[in-house]
Amino acid sequence: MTMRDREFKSAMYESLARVGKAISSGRRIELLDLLSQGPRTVESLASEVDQTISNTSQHLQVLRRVNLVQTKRNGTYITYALADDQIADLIRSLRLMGMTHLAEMRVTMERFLGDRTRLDSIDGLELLRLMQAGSITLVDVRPSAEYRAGHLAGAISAPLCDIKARMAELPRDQDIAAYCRGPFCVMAIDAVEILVRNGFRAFHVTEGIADFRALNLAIETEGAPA
Amino acid sequence: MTMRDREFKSAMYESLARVGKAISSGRRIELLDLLSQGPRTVESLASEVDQTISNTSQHLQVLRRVNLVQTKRNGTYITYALADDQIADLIRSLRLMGMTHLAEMRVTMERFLGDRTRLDSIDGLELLRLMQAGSITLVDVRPSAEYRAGHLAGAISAPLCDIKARMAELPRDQDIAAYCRGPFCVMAIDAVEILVRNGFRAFHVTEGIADFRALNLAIETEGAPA
DNA sequence: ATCATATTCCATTGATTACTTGAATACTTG
DNA sequence: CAAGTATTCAAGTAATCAATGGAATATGAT
Repeated sequence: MTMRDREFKSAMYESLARVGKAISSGRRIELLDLLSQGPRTVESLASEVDQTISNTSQHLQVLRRVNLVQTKRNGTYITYALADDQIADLIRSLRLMGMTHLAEMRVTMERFLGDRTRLDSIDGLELLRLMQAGSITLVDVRPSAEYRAGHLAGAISAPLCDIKARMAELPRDQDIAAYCRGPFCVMAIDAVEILVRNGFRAFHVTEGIADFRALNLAIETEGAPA
Repeated sequence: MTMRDREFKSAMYESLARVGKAISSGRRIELLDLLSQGPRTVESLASEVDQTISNTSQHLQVLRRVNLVQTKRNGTYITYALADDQIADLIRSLRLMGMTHLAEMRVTMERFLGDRTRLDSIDGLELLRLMQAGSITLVDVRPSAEYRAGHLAGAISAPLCDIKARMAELPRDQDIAAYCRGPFCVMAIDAVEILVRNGFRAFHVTEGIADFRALNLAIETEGAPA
């Protein structure tokens, strides 16, 4: 191999590594995961990931430098969004890979969720099957902004924070499937516990919007396009 | 969100970041790309990527720690291989993402390959179409070990290093499609230049085995299974 | 056993990274 | 134009990482 070939290859792989570096930080992956729920401002991202605004801003800029995210000014706020749906897919395959290959992730889930995961739960594929069979109520327990940015067709918005107020709208004679951001989000689990305590027939979906998209489930958006 | 939830999320995303870290080095991505051609020993990987054995070994161990690669002892050699085909897919989507989103990669290709890429070339999909239309000769110009580890069904092995000796076996009345490791590998381009100079009708395929696998083209292996 | 070979481990170097704090910028709104 | 707010920039610190060269392991052959 010539010197020139080596230089070429090194340059190309080094470029790819820049994308790898962008997803080599837990914080940044969490940010991307949040952004796969919909666009958000720096401030709201920072408080969601429990970091300073300054630090969050710097992570976002790392992501922007490799075009994983885009910015748009909205009044005095700057809104970050994923560059395209392909990015959500990349994070999803990274997550699937981790779940299959990293035992430590299963250990962590067991340690923190333990028997809570053994409550009734289904994944996206099972959900699809149940939806086709009919007679199931879909409940989206994420904050309403994320519901508006994109939710399963037919799902009712009942954010966890005021789910008690929304219970009147939910059927007591039908199975309820609650979903949230994805497998690292406990909102659906929390919601199901509350619902079950109040006499509903409910279980949670272990996957989230990014997975539903990948499975080609119908997604609806409300209000202004992202 | 409770303290406990934050701890759980941080732990999960930090685990994912370990996989991200593994693919955050150009050298390691190059190693994974090489391994997607087939299993190899540390020594042969080191000389292929122009690094010391020691350094290569350490990179490989980083990859092994997150189960992206597996080792097997073969006599006095230790052979590294991808953990599964899913890994090759991950590298492939990383590469596709980079090619779509990073302008610098296109610039680098232009700078190093320039008008050589403007020679006749086709991608995997076009190859599929041509193969179905028939009357095309497939030539695999990678080293024979890689051919043996897996090659397109029907392809003739003609390693670049002794392609002149193999020319007698190639047809002069048919189009020849030469492929190598993938888009960062110039062997197919080199081979086509030599072939054309010698009066063959030849063009190169811009993708490699990992892409052919992803496109569900038929792959054959020879000799002992990997 | 002893030697040779392939690989890994270890200590050190210089370079990069995450996070914090405080100041600077870039907008919008009055 | 001035004031206010959201975001970014800059500098400093502690931690991590890539690469090197040499010592240590492990296996196979003599």
